[in-house]
Amino acid sequence: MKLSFLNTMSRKLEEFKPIDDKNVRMYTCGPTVYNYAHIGNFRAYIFEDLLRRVIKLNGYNLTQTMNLTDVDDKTIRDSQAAGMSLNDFTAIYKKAFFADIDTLKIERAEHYPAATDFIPEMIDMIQGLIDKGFAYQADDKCVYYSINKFDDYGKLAKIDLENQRTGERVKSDEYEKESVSDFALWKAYVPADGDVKWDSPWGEGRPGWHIECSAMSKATLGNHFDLHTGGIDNMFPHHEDEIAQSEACNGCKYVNFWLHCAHLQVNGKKMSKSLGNFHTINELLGHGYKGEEIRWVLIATHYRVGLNFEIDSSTLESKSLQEARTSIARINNFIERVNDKAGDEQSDEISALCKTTKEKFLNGLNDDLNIAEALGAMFEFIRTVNKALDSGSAVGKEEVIDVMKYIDTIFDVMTFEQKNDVPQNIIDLAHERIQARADKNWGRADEIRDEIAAAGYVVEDSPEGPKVKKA
RNA sequence: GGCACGGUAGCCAAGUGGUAAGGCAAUGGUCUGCAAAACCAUGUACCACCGGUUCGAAUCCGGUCCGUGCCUCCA
Repeated sequence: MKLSFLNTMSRKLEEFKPIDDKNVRMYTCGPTVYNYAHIGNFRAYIFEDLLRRVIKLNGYNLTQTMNLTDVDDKTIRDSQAAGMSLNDFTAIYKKAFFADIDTLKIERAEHYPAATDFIPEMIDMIQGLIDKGFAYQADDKCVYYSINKFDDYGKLAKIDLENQRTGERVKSDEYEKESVSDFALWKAYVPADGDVKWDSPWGEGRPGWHIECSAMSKATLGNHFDLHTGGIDNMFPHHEDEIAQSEACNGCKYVNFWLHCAHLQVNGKKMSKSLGNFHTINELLGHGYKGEEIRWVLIATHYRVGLNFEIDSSTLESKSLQEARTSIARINNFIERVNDKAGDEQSDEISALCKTTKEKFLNGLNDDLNIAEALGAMFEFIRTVNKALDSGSAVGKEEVIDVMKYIDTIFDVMTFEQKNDVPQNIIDLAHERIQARADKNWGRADEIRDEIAAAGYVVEDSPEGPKVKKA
């Protein structure tokens, strides 16, 4: 099927057609760099990585922008607490973010604009909104967006402001805004901001959060682009506010497709500091889990469904990651088996299967990133080829491996080249064991197997002889 | 109160009108000196509940119950 997405704006499945023929432009909301990102944050970035790879697999050129929010209440607050300048402080977490991205094999976007590098663009945009009558400066010197001026406000989140419950967090009497729902475009400087401030036509201060994405998407992708994504929590108010700002300022439609991914939960509960169930990538790596395994857990559940990450938060034993390890091992074992047993001859049946597997795989992904369909196609392929290998019928290595490589352009967890990094002393032991077995000295053979195991390797006997691998 | 998203075998999870993909676990088998690993085989799931539409519904409509998220700066 043709590439299609469930568009949040229409709540319907829509065929994807880029604005500019083969060139796709996508904006993905990135991290606020005030702390190490947690596994829940990365669910969104993995979803965006999947989206990115599927778009490319369909033959499009892609330009992706992911912003780095490096100035806001939290970055200011925590940099002060750390006794560091804002830049030095956020630099730590920017660096950590990119390290984590690499660990999870998330492809790099084309642009990573940092908010502090685009202040003039934001100021221009705010001025534009004031000039057009969509924004005003209040008595508190802050500049606000007047949502009553934008007729379509609420169209994305389907929010009807009349029916909203005013939360505890909004105390209307503290505000000097025309309407409680108006949001800040420019926040006037207050002493608590320390030395974090920029000059503007409205006095010193700093930008609001929403204007950052409107200005940076405009600067890197233009006024009207194809896709905009983020976590479901960003839908309202963040994305709603971006639409209001950009469409009012630029006078044209902002984004064609909006995609939102659901939250990750830990053991069925929302992540929260008080439950202590925040987990970072480094923490999981430290417990021996691999980036590929984390990637698998995050990618293998459909993006619009809640993902339940199972882990014992005190011991870090994770059922989810164990299952990922099993799945990846099954796939890599298959590749190894094909490399060992398949030949040059290919049967018509397997050749046809290779073709239909690729089609089913792509069809699944094109149907709003239906990863379960795609996985089903892959596992059926593995099972059928395994059966052919067992029965001794012709299986062409090259074509089968080619299918797996095609699939791995999406998953990026497979191993095609076996690296033999077994140290010499272990290899020597393995040879000694071969001799012991030839002599039917089973006691010594088992002893050597234990020694090898103690060194962190496993020896597996197969019809082709013993294999030694890292445990 | 408003707006969303879910409830399919022990667990995870596809499937949106023609009586249910796939994975994990479990059980049996092949291989093996023994093991491990690997591979193969085996699953009729009252598709949350009630009513309706239809020749026919997990799938459409109405209602009920349960779970989750958002409702102003949390991916």
